[in-house]
Amino acid sequence: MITQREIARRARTSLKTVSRVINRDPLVNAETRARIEAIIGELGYTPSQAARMMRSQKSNVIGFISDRVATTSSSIELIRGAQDAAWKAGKQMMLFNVERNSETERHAEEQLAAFRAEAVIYATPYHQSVDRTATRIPCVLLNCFDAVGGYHAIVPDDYRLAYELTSIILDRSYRRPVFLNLPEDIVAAPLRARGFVEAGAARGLDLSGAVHTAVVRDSAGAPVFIADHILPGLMAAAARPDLILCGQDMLAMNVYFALADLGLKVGQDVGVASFDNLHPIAKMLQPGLSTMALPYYEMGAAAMFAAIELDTHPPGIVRVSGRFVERASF
Amino acid sequence: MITQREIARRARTSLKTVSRVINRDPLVNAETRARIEAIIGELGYTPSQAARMMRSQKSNVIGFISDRVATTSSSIELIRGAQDAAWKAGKQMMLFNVERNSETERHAEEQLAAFRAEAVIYATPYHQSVDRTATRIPCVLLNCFDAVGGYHAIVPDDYRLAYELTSIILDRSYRRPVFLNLPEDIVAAPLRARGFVEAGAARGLDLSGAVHTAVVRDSAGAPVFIADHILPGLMAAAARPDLILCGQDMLAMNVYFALADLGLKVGQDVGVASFDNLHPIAKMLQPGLSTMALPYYEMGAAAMFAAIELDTHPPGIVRVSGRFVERASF
DNA sequence: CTGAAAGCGCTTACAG
DNA sequence: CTGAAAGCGCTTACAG
Repeated sequence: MITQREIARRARTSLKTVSRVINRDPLVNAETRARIEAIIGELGYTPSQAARMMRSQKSNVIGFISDRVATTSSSIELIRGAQDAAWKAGKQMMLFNVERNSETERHAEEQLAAFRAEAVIYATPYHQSVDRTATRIPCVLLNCFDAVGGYHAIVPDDYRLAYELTSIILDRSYRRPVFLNLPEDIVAAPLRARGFVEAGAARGLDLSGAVHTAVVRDSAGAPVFIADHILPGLMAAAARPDLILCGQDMLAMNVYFALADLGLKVGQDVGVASFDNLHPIAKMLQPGLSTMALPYYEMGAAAMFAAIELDTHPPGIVRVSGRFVERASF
Repeated sequence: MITQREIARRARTSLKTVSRVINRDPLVNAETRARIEAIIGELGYTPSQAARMMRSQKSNVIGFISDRVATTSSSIELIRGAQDAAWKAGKQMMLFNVERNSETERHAEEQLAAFRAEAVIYATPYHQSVDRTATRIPCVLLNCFDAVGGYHAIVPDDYRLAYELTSIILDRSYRRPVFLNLPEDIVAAPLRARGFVEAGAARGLDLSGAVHTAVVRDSAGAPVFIADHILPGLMAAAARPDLILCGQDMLAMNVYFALADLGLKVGQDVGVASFDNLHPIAKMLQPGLSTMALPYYEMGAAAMFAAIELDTHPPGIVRVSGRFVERASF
């Protein structure tokens, strides 16, 4: 393995001067610099990160612990955003996909401690509360928050997401929307219900009776979509809903099939709106699903920047808003 | 920061003995060991990975360069499989999501060189040919292969996947299947077409006229599904197809909508089969899509094991078979 | 079973 | 503008 000492020998100069060239110290004679750079290029030399870390007492490593994030395509964007931000900042991101409170999580924390990571981003696949107590490494929470507080956290502003989406819906003259919501123990569910109802109230509409839970759990805790059970009754009413707002795009897909079974055409007989912009479902549905996208990429990037500048900012929760993606479902 | 020297001082022993305890060297007095372990636990000490790498001249790092793999949910499994295998082998996997031949790829290679990675896995989001020449680090190709050869490569056995799926279809008495295939420049397409036709021939059926390309590209190169253009003609024929085999699950979704437009019920009027088992689409379609799953998790794990034992095995292409996931679409 | 010495490949701190 | 010395925190190689 080539070292700076070897390069110095070949360039007939000292180890230290080679180090200066590599670290872009301007105080090097131009000719000497050129000679050294030529040799480095020729030999394909790259300085040892391990030696640098050790001597400089700086790892430049930021950890990213993802609680099963890497299994849904939208939350992958959290990782991409963080990775790109790390690159721009000259940091090395180390990713660990774990299951919460399992051995995998302990392993990740240990590896990050061994690498002397400067900070850690802890991400969850959907907005939820977590309980982080026993970590040695400073932490930024992403898509989750700690009930006790005291952490930096970046989460979607679910209330606002629902308020804005409902406003768009009502501005298009829909007057009898129903909201097929996620289970109430999901953090987003009550926040969105409130946004939905308050956006209605702001336009003189009472939507408080128009919120239904359309996702339940099976015995294993896996989500089961029951739009096909709920919609027949709802759509048979005298004042039939003119739009179905869905708690997530997967539920919207379930709604598409349920409406087809009822002989109703999405976008014509009844509007459908949703949250997520889940790739590739939102686009592949026919008609394409108009939905509120969460800016996962930007959230990941924001978390990385927060992690890098952790000590210079006071902790707090940042709520990010979304972007309406218009297709053809309402 | 705590060091082994500090622990040795507190335990009234030498640095070397502490090192022995940490590295599970059995030649340590039990009492001394207990004393040292107690102090380590108390202080929450973790040995510096940087120092270990440097002194032992062994990084224990395996790189994973993914060419946009981290954007489709099925190929995420490649990453999970590799990560878990690395963990089991006591290796540290370093992941880089890149775009091929871009600056991001060069950055990844440089970082991995700086960390003195022992090997690299290069993964693509679907089976394809790549051109890898200028790398210093030994490499395993995952879901791709090098036309020139000389690399370890792990790829799906597309011919066999199609042969087996077609055999299942024909064994269920379908007699007029059509294959809506991917574009011909996709590596999998001709292999699967051959598997389809040969499985038919093995049962005395000539399927050579039953293969159609149902995915084209727009001006930007993005895939466009055209089942809705192809199916009306096909389904109007006197000898109407009794099953549509789709080149991928997203195309199958397109087919579901096209068949609905024609007033045909999937699973009753006509069967649908596919390749991928794409999460969550295959499961969310109604009826659920019966499809040939690619074992991405296992492929990722196999690539990691190959990367770890790179020099002890001769290079070659490993073709992996799939697993039929039965739902209700045929 | 234990330990003193050397050294991995760099950067730091200092002296010219 | 340049360089000699020290040392980051470990493991290796060796000697008891």
